[in-house]
Amino acid sequence: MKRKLSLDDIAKHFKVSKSTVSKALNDSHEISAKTKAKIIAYAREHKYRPNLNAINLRKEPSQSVGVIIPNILNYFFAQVISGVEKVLNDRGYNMIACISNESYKKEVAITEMLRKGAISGLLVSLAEETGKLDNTDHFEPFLNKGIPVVMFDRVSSKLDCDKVTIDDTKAAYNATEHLIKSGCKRIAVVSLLGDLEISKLRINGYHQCLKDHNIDLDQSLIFEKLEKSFMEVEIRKLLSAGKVDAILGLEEEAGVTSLLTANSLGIKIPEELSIICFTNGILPKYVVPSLTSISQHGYHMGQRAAQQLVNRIEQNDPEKPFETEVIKTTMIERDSTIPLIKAQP
Amino acid sequence: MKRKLSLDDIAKHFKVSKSTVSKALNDSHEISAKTKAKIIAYAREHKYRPNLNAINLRKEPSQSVGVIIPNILNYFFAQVISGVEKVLNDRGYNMIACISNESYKKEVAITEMLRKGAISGLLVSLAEETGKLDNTDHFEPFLNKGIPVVMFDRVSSKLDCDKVTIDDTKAAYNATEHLIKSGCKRIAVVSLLGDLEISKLRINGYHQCLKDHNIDLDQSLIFEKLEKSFMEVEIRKLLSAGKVDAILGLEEEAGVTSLLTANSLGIKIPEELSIICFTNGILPKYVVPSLTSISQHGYHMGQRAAQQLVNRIEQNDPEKPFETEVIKTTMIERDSTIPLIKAQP
DNA sequence: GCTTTTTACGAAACCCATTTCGAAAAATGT
DNA sequence: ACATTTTTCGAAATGGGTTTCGTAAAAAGC
Repeated sequence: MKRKLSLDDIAKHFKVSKSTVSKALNDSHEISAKTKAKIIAYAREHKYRPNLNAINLRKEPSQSVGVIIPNILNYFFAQVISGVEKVLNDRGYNMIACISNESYKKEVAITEMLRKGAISGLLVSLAEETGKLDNTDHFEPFLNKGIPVVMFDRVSSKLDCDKVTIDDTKAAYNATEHLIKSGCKRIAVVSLLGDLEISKLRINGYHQCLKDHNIDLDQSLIFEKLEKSFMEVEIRKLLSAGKVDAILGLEEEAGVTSLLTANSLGIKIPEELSIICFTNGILPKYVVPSLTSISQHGYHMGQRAAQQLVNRIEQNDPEKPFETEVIKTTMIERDSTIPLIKAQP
Repeated sequence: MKRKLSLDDIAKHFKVSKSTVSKALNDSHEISAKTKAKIIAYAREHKYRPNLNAINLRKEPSQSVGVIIPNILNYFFAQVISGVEKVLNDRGYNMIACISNESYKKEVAITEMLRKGAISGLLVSLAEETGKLDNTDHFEPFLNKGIPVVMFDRVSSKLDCDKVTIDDTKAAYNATEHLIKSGCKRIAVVSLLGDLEISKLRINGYHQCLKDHNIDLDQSLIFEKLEKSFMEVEIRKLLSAGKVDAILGLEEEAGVTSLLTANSLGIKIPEELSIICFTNGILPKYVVPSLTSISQHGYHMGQRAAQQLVNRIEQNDPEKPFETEVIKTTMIERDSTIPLIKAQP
C-alpha cells in the first residue's frame, strides 16, 4: 500500500508551496481561478484526503473512548450502550462503538484497530468465545500504556482493571429461593450462555440455594450449554417428561422459549410450571403470561461503567486500586410465578 | 477554561527539553530514575493528558465516521447499527455512534461535537423532533466542507445528499392491499410516529390503496399521532366499538399493542381482526398469535448506507449526483392475517 | 591517569495541514 | 509614467507529541 498523498506532494508536483495548495483546496479567494482549478483537479484525480489528525491538532482536542459489546441486537447491551452514551456525551467524550459479535478473533481485531486510533479509555464486555478461551491478553497493551479499561457484565478475573457487574450468584440464589418458597421442588436451569463466567456464577447461586433448602441437586435438570437451534426441542422433551415444576432461564431467550413451549404443551403457568429468567428485556412484558424476570439495570450499568472510566481518565492516578462495583438486581414479578403471600406487619 | 498542559509546559517548568519529558512519561530507559520520578509526579499532579491527535499524527491515519440514530433501544436501529458497523469495520473505519434520543437539540449538539472531531463522513437517521421542525441546517456545514452525509430511513427531502430508504408508500400500499384482498373493509391505522416524513408516506400508501379499491376513506380510523401513554386506551376504545376489521400499525409497538388489546377483549385474530405492522423486530415472532409484519431489512439498510458513504468518501467526487436507494420491503406473513389462497400454476 | 563504555539528556526532524504576514507581481487610478 | 491598490502566492510559525542522533558528563576498565 502506497503511503497517502500529502499537501507537500501536490505542492512539489506543481512546484508551488503547500500553503498555495491548502488554500486552493479550501477554495480561498487568495488563489487565482486557474491555479485552483488545476490543483483541485489533480487532488481529485489522485484521491487526496487530508489527514484529519493534522487538521484536528489545531482544533480543540476531542477525546473518545472505545466501547466493545458482544452484540447490539441484545436488548440488554442496547440499554448499556444507551447509558454509556449518555454519560460520555455529557462529559464531552465521543463513543467509538464496536461489536465483537461474540467472536474472539473479531474482538482482537477491534483492539488492534483501537490501538492504532486515539482512544482515552476502553469499555468492554467480553465475547462469549473470549470467555471460553479465557484469554484477555489483547487488553493488556492498553493498561500498559496507561489507557484505562473498565469491564462490565461479562468480565474476566484474569484482567486487573475496574469492573462493573451484577451479583449473578445472589440474583440466581434469590430467584431460586423465590421458586422454592412458592412451592417448587424440581427446578430446571436452561441457558444459552455456554462458557461465560456469569453462567457459572448463576449456576453457583442456584446450587447454593438448593443446598440451603436441603434439596438434592439433580444434574439432569441443568441445561447450561444449549445450542440455539436445539433449545426448543430440548425444552419440549424436558417439559413433556413432566418432571419439573419450575424453570430458571439464565437469559431471556431461554425463559421465553420455555414459556412458549409450555404454552404449546398446554402446561398451565404458573400453576403447573413457574418460570423466572434473567435479563429484563422487551419480551417478558409482552409475552402471555408475562414473565417474571431479573432486571440487570442495563442503562444504569452502562452509566456507572462510563463514569468509572471517565473518572479514571481524568484523575489519571495509577495508584488508585481497581474496584469492582456490583449493581443490585431487581426481580420483576409478573404472571409466570406464584406470588409469595407476605404477612402484614 | 485554561488550555491544556503540554509537554513544553512541563519542560519549561523543569528547564529541560520536551524530549526528556516525553521519554520520562513513556518510562524510557534513557532517563534517570530521579528525573523520571519528578516529571511523572508533576504530570500526575497537574493531570497532564497528551493530545491524542498529536500522537496519532505520527501513526497510520485512522478514519472514522459518525453515525446518528434516534434510539438504540429500537430493534430496527440496532439492526441498522449492526450492518453499519460491519461495513465500516471491514473497510477500515471506526464508527462513532451517537444517539439523538429523538431530540432536535441533542441532534444539533451531536453535530457540533462531530464537527470539532475528525470524521470522514456522517450517517444520519433523523430524530422525530427534527422531522417535525423540518430543519436540517445543522448538517449543511458537513456538506460544505466536503464531508459526505448519507441519510437512512428517516430522511428529509430538504437535505441534498445520498439517501437510503424503504419505499414506505408502496409497503403501506401492499399491506393495505393484502388486508383488503383477505376480506377486510374497515382498516384502521395506528401509529406513534407523529410528524415524521415516513409516517406521511405510509399513510399516503394506505390512502392510495383504499382509493384504488374504491373504499371510502374514513378519517376517524386514522390515529397517526398517538401518545405512548394513551395508545392502549385509544386502541381499546376503537376495538370495543367493533367497527374495524383490520389494523395497520405504522410501527411495531402500535401493532403489538393492538394485538394484545384485541386478545384481552376476546377478539379473535385473524378471524375477526387482521393486523399487520411495520418493522419486523423481535416481538412479532413471539407474540401470540404471531404478528404479520413488514421487514425493512435494517441490517441490509445499514450495510448499504455505510457502503454508499464509504464509496463517497473514497472516490471524493463532488460531481457524482446524489442518489436515493430504495430498499425493498418484505411482508412476513404470520398468524395475524388471513392467508390469500393463490391458484397453483 | 588515560581510554572506553555507559548514562542522561538536548537539538532538531518529523507527522500534515492551517494560517498569518510579508512581498512580489499585476491591475488600476490619475 | 508614476503612485496606489489589488491579486496572488510563499516562507514560516503553529499545534503537540515521538524519535533519531549527537554530545556532554559520569562510570568503568586497565
